[in-house]
Amino acid sequence: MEGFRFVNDDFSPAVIGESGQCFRMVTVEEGVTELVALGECLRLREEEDGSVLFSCSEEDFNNKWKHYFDLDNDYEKYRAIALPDDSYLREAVSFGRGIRILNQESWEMLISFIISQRKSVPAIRTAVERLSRSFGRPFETEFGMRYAFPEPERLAAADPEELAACSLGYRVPYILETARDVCEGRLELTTLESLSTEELIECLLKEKGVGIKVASCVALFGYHRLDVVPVDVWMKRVIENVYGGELPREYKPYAGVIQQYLFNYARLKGLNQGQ
DNA sequence: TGGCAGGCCAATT
DNA sequence: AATTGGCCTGCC
Repeated sequence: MEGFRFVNDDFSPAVIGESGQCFRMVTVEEGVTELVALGECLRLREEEDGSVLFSCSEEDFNNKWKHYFDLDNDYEKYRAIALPDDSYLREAVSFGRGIRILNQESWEMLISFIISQRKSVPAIRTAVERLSRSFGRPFETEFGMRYAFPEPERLAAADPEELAACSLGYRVPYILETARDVCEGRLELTTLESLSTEELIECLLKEKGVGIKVASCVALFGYHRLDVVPVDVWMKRVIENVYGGELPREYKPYAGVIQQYLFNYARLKGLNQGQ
């Protein structure tokens, strides 16, 4: 694989792909992760020395992927927020070294997290992939045909039965309505960028199928609001069992980042099924 | 092999 | 304002 080599041992595509914030990153072989995003397909190879080889030019890396993976940010400063006596978080940030909060597209996040309700991560991946295959723009890559995430116009005009065939179940009307709201200007995703976090979440909550958990995920992963903490069953367990009902105030400004480390650790290691 | 999954809605108190 | 049943269906 040819491309641009990025030297930074605090960036791991494999860890990010399993961290539950994106659904189109897959490991294709040992140490190689593939991603479909921004209408393109990208592969990343993690080298022994901690560097990552991007299957793109240096120019493309600097123009978009660097920002997409939040590589301008120093995550050491987020990990340093961990309080000295918070051994659980210290363990979690060490375990999750290489995590980044990606700058993903708000539209894709909104639809993906509407789909996510009452689904496991593998099931979400399946559904998003089917949706992209059915309604997304196909494009040729050196690895074969890939499918961009569908545009709002395409989903707004979709046949409900064809949507249902993507394992969307009772979420079909939610997706259709949201797509139509975006197409017909009732929901302006770009305009929302200028709103405060509180107003942003308030607007997202107006959509059917969007509750506080989904709205929080969209704010954090689609609008990069790093202070937002999506509380799902895993975070609920952590907040209850480890923090006695509330995260320390000190974590507030970057609680979303802290959350990502805690969530990742709890789900993949710490509190996994009854051990 | 049935339960359960990274919730939300609507009806009911 | 808070509680509860029902919902589609893939995955372990």
